[in-house]
Formats: sequence, C-alpha cells, structure tokens
Amino acid sequence: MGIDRKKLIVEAATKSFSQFGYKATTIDQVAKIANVGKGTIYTFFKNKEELFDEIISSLIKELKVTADEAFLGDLPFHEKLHQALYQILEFRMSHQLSIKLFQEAREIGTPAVVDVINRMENNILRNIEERVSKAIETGSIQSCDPKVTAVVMLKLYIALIFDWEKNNPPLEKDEIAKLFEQYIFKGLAK
Amino acid sequence: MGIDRKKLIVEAATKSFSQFGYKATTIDQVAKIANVGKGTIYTFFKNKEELFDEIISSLIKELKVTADEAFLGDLPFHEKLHQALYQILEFRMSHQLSIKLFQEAREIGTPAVVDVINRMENNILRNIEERVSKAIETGSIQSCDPKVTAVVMLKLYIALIFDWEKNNPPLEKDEIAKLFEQYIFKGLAK
DNA sequence: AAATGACCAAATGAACATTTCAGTCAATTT
DNA sequence: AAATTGACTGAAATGTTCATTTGGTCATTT
Repeated sequence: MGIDRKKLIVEAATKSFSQFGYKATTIDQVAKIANVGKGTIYTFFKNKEELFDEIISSLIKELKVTADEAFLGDLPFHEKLHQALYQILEFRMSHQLSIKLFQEAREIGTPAVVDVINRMENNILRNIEERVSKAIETGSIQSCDPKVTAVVMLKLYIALIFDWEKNNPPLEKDEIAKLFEQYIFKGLAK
Repeated sequence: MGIDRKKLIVEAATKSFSQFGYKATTIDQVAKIANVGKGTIYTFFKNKEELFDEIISSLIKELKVTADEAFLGDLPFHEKLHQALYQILEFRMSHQLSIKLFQEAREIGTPAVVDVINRMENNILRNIEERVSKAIETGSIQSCDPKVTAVVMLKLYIALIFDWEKNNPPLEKDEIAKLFEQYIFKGLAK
C-alpha cells in the first residue's frame, strides 16, 4: 500500500493549528505541509471544521487518558482527584495546540474554537462528575450533587492556578493540593 | 449659589455610561444631557477617564456598603459571608452601569473598562479578605490564608451563579447558601 | 472668575478596491 | 475506474481612502 495520506493530513493540520491557530491556518497551507493536493483533503474531510474536530477528538482522548492515570494508584480519593485536576490544567498549559486554542478563543473569539473549548470543558466535567459519583457510592465522600461538585472543583482549580497568578506569585503543586483538601474536603468550620 | 454643575455632569455621565457604555459615550453627549458647555466638564475633570473613575469610585463605595450590611446581624459567619457574596453578585446583575460595563469589557474589551472592572474585583477581594482575617482571629473559622480564601470564595460564587447557569437551570439563593456551606465550611470528607 | 462653544488634531468608520481563502470539479495520474 | 490534483470561483476578509466624529484646548463671553 502507498502512504497513508489521511494521517499525513492530520499531522500537518495538527502542526499548523498548533503553530498558527485555527483561523490563521489555511487549507492550502495544510496541503503543502502534508505534501498532498488540496482536493485530497476534501476526500477525507467534509470541510475545515471537520478536520479540526477530528484533531480535537484525539486531544480530548489524550486528555482523558492523562486524567484517568491519576486514579490508578491507591491514594485517598481527594489526592487522586487533585492529581487528575492538576494534570488536566498542566496539560492545558504545556500542550502547544491547547495553548494556542485558548489564546485564540480569548483574543479573537473564533466561534469554532470557542465551541471546541466548551466541548473540552464539558468532557472534563463529565469525567470528574463520574468520579465523584463513584466516590459517593463507595462512601469515600459525603453525598452531594456530582454535577455541581464537578463544576465547583474545576473552577476552584482554575481559581487557584490561573486567577491567583494574575495578581500573585504562583502556588506550588503541593500547596494547591493542601488548599484543595482544606477547602473542599476538610472545610473551614471548627 | 447657582446650580451644582459638577453634580449635573456626574449624573449625566452616569446616565450615559449606563445606557451606552464608556466608549460609546461622548463628552458632547454628556455636556448636552447635563445642560452644560463642553468646556465646563474640563474645569472639573482632567479628561474622560477621570470622570469615569470618579463615577466608578462611587459605585465601589455603594457596593461596599451593600456588602457590609450583610455583616450586621448576628448570624453565623458563613451565613453572613454568603449574604455578602450573594449581594455583591446580585448587584453586578441588577445595577445598570455594572451590567453595561461587564458587557463592554467582554464584547469590546475597552482598556479603561477592563481596568475598572479589575479595580472593582480587587476591592471586593480585599473586603472579603479582611472579613476572613477577622473571623480567624475571633476563632469563627479555622486558620487559613485569607487572601487565597477570598479568591476561592469569590470564584466559587461566580462558578455557582454564572458558570453553572451557562449549561444548567439557575440555582436558588438558598441552594447556593447550602452548597457554599457544604463545600467550603463542612467539607466533603467523612 | 466661571462658563462656553468654535476650533484642531487624532481617531473612527463608511465606502470602495484588492486579496485571500474554503470548497468544487474537470483533468490527470495510478 | 478509483484516487489524486490544482486551477478556478464566489464569498469573505483585508487593505485603503477620505469624510465625519470626538476628545481636548483656549480665546471669548457672561
């Protein structure tokens, strides 16, 4: 068999989206990087957005794998959850494509990119929600609404990492773990 | 004495900023509404931004009064805090000038408006931080970093009100109070 | 001394010209 | 005949020009 053109296209597009973002990536550009005629791209993908969506689906899968790894050991639930949330936000900060997309959503607001970021966030939330549900069932934590809890936990992490850093020196990973435990698990009440 | 022109100007500007936002408000417009010559405005304010800042200072004071009222009764600390945070976000959602400014910051990103919103948020944070500090001193809550705690609490409220509403039916005020207590004060640990 | 509005330079945006780009399809290659 | 290609197209983005608007000043009026 010949070369896998679809793979070449996806790789080229990933490279270009990572470097220039979604809007600034042209199909001609992708075709050139992939060493493929422009028309070939349209034999595999209906349009630019579908190509983008396929790449994002991979990204989401990768992200899920990363998060799931955090739940493998036999640490207490709150530590596993900390690990998972931290990895998710770490991913967002270190993965080139991720960085570029958040930047594009913030600075330009490209609709397709905003949509995709919401899709990612919803996936994360559903994942956390499921973990919380299981933890309630197994009695690891108190009963609570898993959906609300997932939103609260993710936003707490975003607050501790991104919002805090806007005006203050960043917190260390273990500081964040301690704060997470203190606020959400132990509580501030005496 | 004649009419208080400064007051007329401030009232006119407040009206116009509330209706059209900062950028879309012209000094000519303000002068006209205030029934005052344009030059008169510049005898009281160095420029458009200073006029804006003075109005925002009032807004911040008003907001502080609203928040402080929540701490008057003799409810438990977490209930007072809930009341204060809720009032602050309620204010943001019902006060016309506030609404318009958040909209302008989001949709246009006018620098002067973004600055002003940060100023408001910092004021809120400092206020909460102080209340938390006092609560620690008086032994109402466990020891914790008041600054981090203030950020966490405010962001938790924003999550429960604004972020939650993006994908779900809004939570009632007393539901929010219960969630706040459950997550931050009691904790999820068993 | 306080208030004013005509005036100016800079910013804005409407109108038009040009370029870019996503997507198509007839021709070419395998 | 199936897969691949790149020249082509209309629509949308971008660049350009220029008249209008606007923040701020200051000589004149009150």
